[in-house]
Amino acid sequence: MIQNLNKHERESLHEALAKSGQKITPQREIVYTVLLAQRDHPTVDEVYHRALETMPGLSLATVYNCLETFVGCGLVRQVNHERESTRYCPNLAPHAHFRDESTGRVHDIELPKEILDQLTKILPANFETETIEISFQGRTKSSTQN
Amino acid sequence: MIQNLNKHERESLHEALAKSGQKITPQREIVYTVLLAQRDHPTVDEVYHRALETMPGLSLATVYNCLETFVGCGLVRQVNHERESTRYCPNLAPHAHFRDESTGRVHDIELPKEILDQLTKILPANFETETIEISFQGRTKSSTQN
DNA sequence: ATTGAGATTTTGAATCATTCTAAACGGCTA
DNA sequence: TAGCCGTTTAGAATGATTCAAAATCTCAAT
Ligand SMILES: [Mn+2]
Ligand SMILES: [Mn+2]
Ligand SMILES: [Zn+2]
Ligand SMILES: [Zn+2]
Repeated sequence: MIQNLNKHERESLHEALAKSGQKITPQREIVYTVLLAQRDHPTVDEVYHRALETMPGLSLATVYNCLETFVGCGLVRQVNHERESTRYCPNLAPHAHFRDESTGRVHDIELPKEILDQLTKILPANFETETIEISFQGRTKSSTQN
Repeated sequence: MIQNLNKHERESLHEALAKSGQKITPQREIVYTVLLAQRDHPTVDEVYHRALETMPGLSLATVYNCLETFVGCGLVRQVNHERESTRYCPNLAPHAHFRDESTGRVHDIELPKEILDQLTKILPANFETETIEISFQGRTKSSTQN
């Protein structure tokens, strides 16, 4: 069910790990593969269960470890909504998140650079931003449920 | 140390509770008073300890209950950053939050209506927004630490 | 003013995502 | 082959939040 990483994806992974002095392991490859295979912002537990199908002995703690490593490398972003379990997103482009309250699903929303620029302008002069998070919450209303 | 509610504030509280069919209690008045007294986005535990000084028998569960009630009424907003304890904010104007990583403090950032409008425009047509959360993360760099 | 139904508060236990600990493992180098 | 050091693993610990059940309070109706 889960495809392997393509050349470019494998390269991103290896490069990011190498850059921060960490090793390539089968667990890390599988966890990253799972994230890329289905970009639905899975929780740790969801990643864990998907990865188990490929690597039956994998432990939950390792999934926590791998994801934390990826976040540290800048390979993956954490996505939080309210007090729910943390979700993970391998989309590195600047984007916002829309969380559909009726399905629980989280969608990526492309974020024009223009808006990001405007946002940093509303801050007092001495506030230096490192990250900005924008999250929408609502419902999708089309008849053909996406 | 903690002032009482003024006429307007007491009215907001009573009105919001009445509107959603809930009762006025001393605990609710004190918790709301604590929130208005120091607008630093306290956690439940911080609210609890501040309120204890006025009402020694108060229980932590009640503080959770009161704050949940206020959020349900629309009197107060929850503010989440990463996986930290939830914080509470009685500022009902549309605003973003800036979290200073060096001090842990959370500041309100006024949010021009213009930007909110632009933000809703980046969503696909069938996405109906109920709430938007914008949070900055970074540091304040002035010599006179604010 | 009194009463009673229903809401609220309280205590302590339960939940559950996440983190921690310590032991086992694995690849690499000397 | 032996040692090094980062990684993985299982299980315990943590900590914010929620829950359950009994005691108490509030307020509308009398
Ligand atoms: Mn939030
Ligand atoms: Mn976040
Ligand atoms: Zn995303
Ligand atoms: Zn605020």
